[in-house]
This record gives sequence, C-alpha cells and structure tokens, in this order.
Amino acid sequence: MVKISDVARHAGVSPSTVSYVLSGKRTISEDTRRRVQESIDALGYTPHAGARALASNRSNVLALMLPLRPGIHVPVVMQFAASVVTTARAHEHDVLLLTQEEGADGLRRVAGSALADALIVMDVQLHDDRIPQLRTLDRPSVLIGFPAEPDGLTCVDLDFRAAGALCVEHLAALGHRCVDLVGSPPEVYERETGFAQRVAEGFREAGAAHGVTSVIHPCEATPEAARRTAERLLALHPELTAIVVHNEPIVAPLVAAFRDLGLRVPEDLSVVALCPDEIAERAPMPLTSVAIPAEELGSRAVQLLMAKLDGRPVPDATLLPPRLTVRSSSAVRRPA
Amino acid sequence: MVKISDVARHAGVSPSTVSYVLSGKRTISEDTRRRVQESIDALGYTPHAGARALASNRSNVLALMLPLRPGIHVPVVMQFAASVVTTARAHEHDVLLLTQEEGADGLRRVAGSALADALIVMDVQLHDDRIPQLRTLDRPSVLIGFPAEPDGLTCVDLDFRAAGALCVEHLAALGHRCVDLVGSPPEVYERETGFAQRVAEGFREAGAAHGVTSVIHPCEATPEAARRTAERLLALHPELTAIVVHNEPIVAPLVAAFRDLGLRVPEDLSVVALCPDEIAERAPMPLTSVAIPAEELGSRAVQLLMAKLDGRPVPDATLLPPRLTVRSSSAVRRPA
DNA sequence: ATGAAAGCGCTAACAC
DNA sequence: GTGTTAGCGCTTTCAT
Repeated sequence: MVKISDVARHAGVSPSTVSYVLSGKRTISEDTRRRVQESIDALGYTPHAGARALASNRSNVLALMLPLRPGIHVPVVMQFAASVVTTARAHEHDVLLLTQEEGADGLRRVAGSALADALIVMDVQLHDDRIPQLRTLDRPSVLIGFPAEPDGLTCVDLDFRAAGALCVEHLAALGHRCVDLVGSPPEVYERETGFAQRVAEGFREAGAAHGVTSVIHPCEATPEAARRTAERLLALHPELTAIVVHNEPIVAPLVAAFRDLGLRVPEDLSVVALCPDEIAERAPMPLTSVAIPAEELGSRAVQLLMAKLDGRPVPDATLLPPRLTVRSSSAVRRPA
Repeated sequence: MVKISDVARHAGVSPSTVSYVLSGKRTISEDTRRRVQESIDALGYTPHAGARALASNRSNVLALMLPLRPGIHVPVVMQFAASVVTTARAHEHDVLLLTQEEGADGLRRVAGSALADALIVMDVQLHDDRIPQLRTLDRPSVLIGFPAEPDGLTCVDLDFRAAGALCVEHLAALGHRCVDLVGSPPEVYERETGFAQRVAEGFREAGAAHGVTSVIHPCEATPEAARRTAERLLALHPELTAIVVHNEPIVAPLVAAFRDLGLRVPEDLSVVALCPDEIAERAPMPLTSVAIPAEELGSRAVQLLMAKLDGRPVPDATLLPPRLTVRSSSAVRRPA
C-alpha cells in the first residue's frame, strides 16, 4: 500500500506538504504542487480513510437512515437515496446506509464510533424515539419530515400546506367552485407524521380564499372504502365537479369508482392527486398531481449538513415548494 | 469522547485488556471480563472506527454499488439492499452506498482508501468495465450476475436456466403440451447480462425433456409489440395452451392482448411470468411466477464476502434455485 | 491471564 | 513556502 511518506519521498518534499497539497489548507508554490500531484498520480496514491479520520476527527461519511417498511413508496425512497449519495459525493463525502430497524441505537453507534460525521434521518414520525437520541448526539443531523417538537432540530420536507393549497388553486383557476378532499385514513390525522393535517389546512384555507366550497373526507386505504366515499361525496354534493386525493393506494380505485357512477374524468369531474409522480403517470388515465420532490429533498438535506459541518448557520425548517404537473385528469369546469 | 484508556482506568486494567475483551482474541478471566464490560456500559464507550481501521487494517465496512438506472425494477434493488445491510450488521459490518455512476473509479477509491474491506457489485453486465478494476483490487468482491469471463470472480445470481426449466415443468405437469416463451427484446439476447439466453436454454431443454412443443419469441418491450406477438403466436400455434413470459414491462399488455383475442386466462391459456413478485401480484389477474430472490441474493453475497474476509474458500459461482409461486394464471389444460 | 509499548498513516500545530 | 514532529485511539507483539 502506498502511503503519504512514499509520495513525499518520490516528490522530494515532506509528508505535510503532500497533505497540504491535498487539503489546500496552506498556500503551496505552483511548482511544488505540480510535482506532488505528479507523484500522487504516478504512485496511484489514495489516502487511508481511517488514518485521516483519526488525525482530522472527520470521517467524511454521512449516515443515511432509510425506511424499508411497507407503506412507504419505494421509488421515492430510492430517488431520495440516490440524490443524497450524488450530492454527498459532490462534497467529497460518502454515505453509510442504515435501516430504520437500527433505530436510535444505530444512530448512537455510528455517531459514537465517529464512523459518520453527520446523520440524515428519513420518515420521521410525530413522536419518534430517535429524536431524543439525535438531541444528545454531538453530531449534526437533518430530519426529513417534522416531529411534534422540532425546536432546535433541522428539518426538511415538502410544504404540505402549500401543496394542499396549490391543488385547490389549480382547480379554482379552472373554474371549479365545489372541491372535496379525499384524504388519508382517519387515524393518520391523529398520529403519524403530521403531514395529513397540514395538507388539510392548506386545502381549507385556499378554498376559503378562492370562494370554493370544500369538504375534507378522511378515507380508509381500501378499494371498498374508496367506492363508498365516492358515493357519499356525490350524495352530499351533487354539484361536485372536482376532487383532490391525498391517499396513494386508493387513487386508482377512487377514479374507477367515479367512472362507474357515471362521471367521466375530466369532463364531469377533475381529479388532482397528491402522490409520487410514478403513480400519477402510470394510472390508467395520467393524473394531474403534486409530487414528493425526492431528489430535491435529498440534495437539500446534504447541503444543510455540509453547512452545519462548516459551522455555517442553517434554518431550522426548510419547506420545499410544491410543484403541480398538469396531466389528463383536470380540465376547465363545464357549464352544467 | 470516551476512549479505551478511560475504560481501562475505570476498570483498573490495561487498555490492551479492554481491547481483548472486545475482540475475544485472548482468554480473559471471567471476573476481569465482567468488570471491563461494566465500565464500558457505565461510560458508554464506543470504539473509534477510524482508529480501529488504522490499527487493525479492517474497516468493518462493505461497499455496495447499486444500479439506479431506469429499467431496473426498483423494489427489487431496495429489497436486495435491505438484505445486504441487515446481513452485514449481523456480521458486525456496515454498508457504504455507491451508485453505478461512480463506476470503476469509485471501486478503486473505496478500496484504495481502505474505507471498505470488501465490495458488492450489483447489475453486472456481460462486458462490464468494472470487472478489470475488481481483478486488480486487493480486496474481495462479490458480483450479482455473471460477466462474460467470470473466471476467478465470485458471482451470485438466480439460476436462470433452472428458472426457465421450472416454468415449463410447472406447465407440463398441468398437462400442457405446447408452450411458447415470450422473451426479452432481440438485442438483449446478444449483449446485456446474458441471463436471457440462460432462461431460453432452460426453457428449451425442459421442453425437450417433457415432450413439450416449445418456441422462443423475442419481443420488444412495448404494448404494440406484445399485441403483435400474441397474434403471431396464435397464428403459428392454434393448439397453444400456455406461455411463459420473460419480459417485465409487457406482462400485463400481453395478457390483455390474449384476452382481446378471445382467450381466457387461465381457462384457455395458462401464463407463467418470470418477473418480480410485486408485478406478478399486482397484475389485473395475479400471475403464477418465478421471482428474483432479492433477499436471498443479498444475504448470500454478504455471507460469501465474510467467508472470503476470513480466508475461507468459496465457490466461484453460486446459483440460487428458482421458486415458483402458483397464482391464478395457470391451470390444468382443458380438453379441446 | 495480563501489561507495556510500538506502531498503523495521517493532520495540524509549531518552527523557520 | 516548506519541514519537523507530536499526537489521533486503537490493535497486537513481546514480555512476564
């Protein structure tokens, strides 16, 4: 194995000079820099990561804890992970993969052993047992999602409130005056990650602001529940011309149920979904939707960590703006 | 940060004794072991990973290079990754995530810096530019898939030949005597990863062995191609009662095309797919299928690496037996 | 069964 | 602008 002293000898300089050429933490004459670089290339030198971590107190590794539980949409997780790795590499960092199962202990382990300099935790729950651990750790971390008490933590997420509002605004602009939200199962509104409530808030506020009659219907994630909900909505609001769906598994069944009830999409009923692009694209009819910006979440999380590692100040909360993609399921309201 | 000398002092022993308690590489009196362990717990000691790597020449990290390119079925990749991480953790190892983009350089980097002790490379192509790099590296590696020249490399994969045969055997046992294979696009049979050929071989051999008339039809991965293939198959073999599909994207369109041609599945036509379980389960009609055993691939890959790291001999090729799951798309052949 | 001490390869403080 | 050197925290040989 070729080490820094080998490079130093080959280039006729001291080991520290090689180190400084690599780190750029000292001004080096152009001539020396070139000679050292040539020796590095000639010998194929790669610094020993462990030695570096020991001497510098920096491993240049980020730990990434991903959810692998069912119910999480896998492509979104992968996209997020890919973005984290790519962005980390652009900042000279590597990524250590941890599973949710490792829990708080896993975070303590990689932080305590100095294996990782910083941590990214995805799929944060409202009351997450990893939060207390993160608070005691000396290493910076970024959460994807917001816990119940986010004070002092750095959190990133889609701005779900704005996302709820954006759906309504899109439909209002198309002339719709009565829009219902088919939401997540009732229990999600009580516990879980809290985003369901925020969508509902944005939905309600935008409805009020645009003079749109709007009602929120929690809905179980089963095709039967979707069908019952469709029937109930039409019974309650014969004048209904548009819906927003925030409940991934039933997007397709719900659209099918409305079809069976004689409503054509988008002629009679416009549909906007809040779901991964993959699902919106592959539905039998491509759906107008607001997606989770997985890629941007990943790169933002890494950027925030890099700032914290550099001692730069960062905002506690980062809310990414929602983006709505118009597809075939929403259209101008037709006169009755 | 609490270090090994702190623990040693607290327990009234030397640092080396603490180290030996942790590694078990020396016999320690029961009394000493207990005192040391209590000190470790009391102080919350976690060994410094970098220092350990430097002194022991072992990082206890495996590098995992995953494909993120389109065309790879994402849930399979995630399942594989989860299995690798879980199995690695059971062997006291962590997992560093690399993307395919990093290529051969990425492998050299993590191996050269001693960041990783060993490497797992997924989605190996027939002529993969990472193979030469792997051969020059001093660190053990395991490939998922087989390159054109696998000599001296440790490779793991589903036994695609056996998988092709298993499909035919299942159908033969149901009384089918004429079975066609709808395969991958023509070009896949020439380059790519080579598994398409192996499926075809197993299919052909099993057909011959069981007295089943069998023909192989490469097919483009578009719904239109699926429809044309369906028409062609029926024209060529009016007596056709079963097909095997090895082409993920067109599984659903192909089944739909046969339906439109008046063939009911499974009454008139049995269908067996070679595709991820996810796809087989979620098809409009649940499909009898042979899946990629992602989880087993992951754990096997790690086990092989652990053996290599321990200096134990391992087989060059590991072929995992296929497993067929019977669902609703295959049935006993009905008398004409 | 245990201790003492020599490194592992690198960084960064100190010297010039 | 460059060299010297003292650690970083651990493992492992050598010694007893």
